[in-house]
Amino acid sequence: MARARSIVRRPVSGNRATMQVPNEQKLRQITDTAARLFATRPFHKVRLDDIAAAAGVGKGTLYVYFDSKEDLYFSLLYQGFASVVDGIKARLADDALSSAQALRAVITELTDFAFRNPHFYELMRTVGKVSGQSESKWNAKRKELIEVLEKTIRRGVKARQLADPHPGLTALCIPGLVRSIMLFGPRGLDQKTATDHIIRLIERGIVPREGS
Amino acid sequence: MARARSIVRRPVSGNRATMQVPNEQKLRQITDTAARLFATRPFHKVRLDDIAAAAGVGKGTLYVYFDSKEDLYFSLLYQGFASVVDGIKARLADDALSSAQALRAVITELTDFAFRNPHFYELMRTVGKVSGQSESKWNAKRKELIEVLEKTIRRGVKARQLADPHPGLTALCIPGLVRSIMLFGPRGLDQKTATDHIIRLIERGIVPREGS
Amino acid sequence: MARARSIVRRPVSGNRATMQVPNEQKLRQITDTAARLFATRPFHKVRLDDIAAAAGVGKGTLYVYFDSKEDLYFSLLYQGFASVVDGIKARLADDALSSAQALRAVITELTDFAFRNPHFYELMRTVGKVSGQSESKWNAKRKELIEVLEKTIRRGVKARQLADPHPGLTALCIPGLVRSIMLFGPRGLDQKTATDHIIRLIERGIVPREGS
Amino acid sequence: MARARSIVRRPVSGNRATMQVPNEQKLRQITDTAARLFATRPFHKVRLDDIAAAAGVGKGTLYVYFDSKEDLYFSLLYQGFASVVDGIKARLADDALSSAQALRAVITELTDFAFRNPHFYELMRTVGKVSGQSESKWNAKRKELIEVLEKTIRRGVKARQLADPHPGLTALCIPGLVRSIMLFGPRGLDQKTATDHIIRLIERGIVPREGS
DNA sequence: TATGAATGAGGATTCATTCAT
DNA sequence: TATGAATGAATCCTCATTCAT
Repeated sequence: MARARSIVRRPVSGNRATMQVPNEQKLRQITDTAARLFATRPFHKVRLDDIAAAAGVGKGTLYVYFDSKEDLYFSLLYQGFASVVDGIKARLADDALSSAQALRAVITELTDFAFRNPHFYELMRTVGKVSGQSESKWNAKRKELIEVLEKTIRRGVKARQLADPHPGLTALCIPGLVRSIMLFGPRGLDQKTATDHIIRLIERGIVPREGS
Repeated sequence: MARARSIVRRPVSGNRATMQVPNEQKLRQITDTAARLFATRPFHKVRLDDIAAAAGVGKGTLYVYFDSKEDLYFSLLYQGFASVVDGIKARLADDALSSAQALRAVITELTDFAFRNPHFYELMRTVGKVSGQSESKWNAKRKELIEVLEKTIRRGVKARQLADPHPGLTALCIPGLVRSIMLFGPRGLDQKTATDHIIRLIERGIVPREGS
Repeated sequence: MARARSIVRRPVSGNRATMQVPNEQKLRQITDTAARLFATRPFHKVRLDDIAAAAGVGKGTLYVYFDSKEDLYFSLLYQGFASVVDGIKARLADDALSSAQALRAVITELTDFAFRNPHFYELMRTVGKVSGQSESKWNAKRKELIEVLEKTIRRGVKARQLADPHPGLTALCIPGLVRSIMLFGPRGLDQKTATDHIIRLIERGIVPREGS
Repeated sequence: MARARSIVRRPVSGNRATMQVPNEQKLRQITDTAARLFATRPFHKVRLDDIAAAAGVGKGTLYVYFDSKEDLYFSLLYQGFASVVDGIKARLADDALSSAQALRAVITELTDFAFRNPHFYELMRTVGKVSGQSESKWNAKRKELIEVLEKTIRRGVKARQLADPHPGLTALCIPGLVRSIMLFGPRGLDQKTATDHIIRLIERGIVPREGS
């Protein structure tokens, strides 16, 4: 059975249409098209025929790159999600940041990704609901994210830079805030406003400080 | 997980084409079962056969109470959601509450509902992804919730009891926080802890106040 | 999952089209049609659409009675084969028969069945080649047949009525003779000729006896 | 089971459109592998991908040597079968043999081939069931075999060396006996025992002769 | 000649929906 | 009203075949 191969294969060296590359471009076409369609309609309303047609490839070609409809779907999601989480972990590995700075960095990273991948949160809405097999991979990755957030908050609490009786709960709230804003925020909301608002909310809440 | 107590209240008027429901208990069996199954598996993996069998009724019987699979699904969601929103609006109609008290009341109402209907947020994950037709009803109801929240925050800001540069964004963040905690919170999380944490987060954030 | 139910269900009591009988007649239509088509074309050239259409039922109906195409196919074969074997075993249970008479009875039973089910041997040609799961059931039944034949021959040998150095080999040759004649015999070959020839072959071979 | 030694001889003339075979070893790899796979699984369960992979050649290469899957399949069968039949005819052309000796020779030839090509009868099980086009070639060849057998028996009957009221039926029974023994005979059955038993059965049957 | 990525017609299977009882 | 046998449109997936390299 063909495995869904990682999107980035053979760091192709420049020449596009010269020799036979087991076709990174075609995979891209499929991935992008699929992401668009799955974000528009629910899983069961997206036909592989549509994806193939819209991607300009044959129906069977989808099965060259993915094992099944679900595999395709989850590859889309996991791929994107894993890349943010890994990026965030890499960023936080740098201990030079204060915990507050680190949180800002995470939130920025998340909104940045969200704005660069407008369909992503729409896709995410159904995760965990299609295939039990891939779900664990997902949960593991989400757990990674939450854990790194929690660790950061705990670090801040220990250093008296943050005050939080339940860092674990707060940690899992942060992605939720990003999600809310991305899914339901007003059309045309700009990235900076969104990011700043989330940071402000997390940091200060909405009850006015005495001195301000 | 606690059992899903009924999300739906009664097929009051209007919804089922103003027909009186033939057998209220049978309807209950169906809706309860369906809520459980839809919360467990994604829409397209729940067969009407399964629902009918698990509910102990004939397949055809489902069509006595609902027009279609989608109708059943959305009835579950919408009725539950509408009931909370309407409850909240009723509560906030009482202007005696300060805006902060009002927000606490809303959050309490939301978590209360969430704890009473543990499957609800799982069901919600796919809303808007199944049928475009019913989506507008949904969005309208959510908009009602957001608006009442926003109005409350604005009232607080105007009265200098709250400080929020974007009440609209904050408003839509609140249900997101509830959702995050409900979907991803630790098993066994109790209602009071969840509610208090969300209220605290919204009110104060996690940066320590000088005086405290 | 629906199980292929035994052909004879509910010994229906007479009235044909009166009340709802989970439909023995429909099953018959399907079975007969399928037998005809599978005998005409190889397995992979018979489409379920064809069977359904020819049987005058809906495509989905096939799946009410059978789990899969293979299940349908093997049900046809096994059903027929098991009935002959069981018939033969019942017949041989009567020990009154001499072993030679018993062999004649078996051969008669086999050719009788073959003439009554002209498609059967065509169907049988591919048995054991389609589904490994059902194969054991098949082999078991064939083994029953061979064993009862072998036992009969051994009985005759012991009683000096038969002479056979390898009753086991002879036993498995007998169904082979029937098959050859049925599959490749001249068109219009009558049952008596076929039966008699096989009996004669088994009993006397083709080298003339001294006295005859 | 012994390994299938090659059923095919060489793609002599005529068959492959009189083109000379590009690479004889590659052809061998393909035919041997294909024979093994087709003997193991039914036609529709053997994929050309499997054959190509198992044979260690590219999928496209199969089409260098064969026109289609069916062509490959029937080439395997037909070539093997034709070679036995032609061998038998050549052998019987020598009229020096008595008809009984001739029959023994035929049976020996058939079992000899069967033992050298253990997969052959498995393959044969589905002949005539895959493609109507090639079937006539097959039937023609089988008819040749039967005819030569029948002619031999008739010769023996005429010479009073044999007694057979239906030489045509007996003729077609002989390959059936070989088949039965080869397909269903006990594991480890040796060639001599098999051959002798078939000869004995055909010649004498199992009713004891008076004098013996 | 040899290859294997790409193809898409073909077919098995599912399951929401209907309707006779 | 309640049922579940029957239906067939819808769709995923397979795999023989092609063809550019």
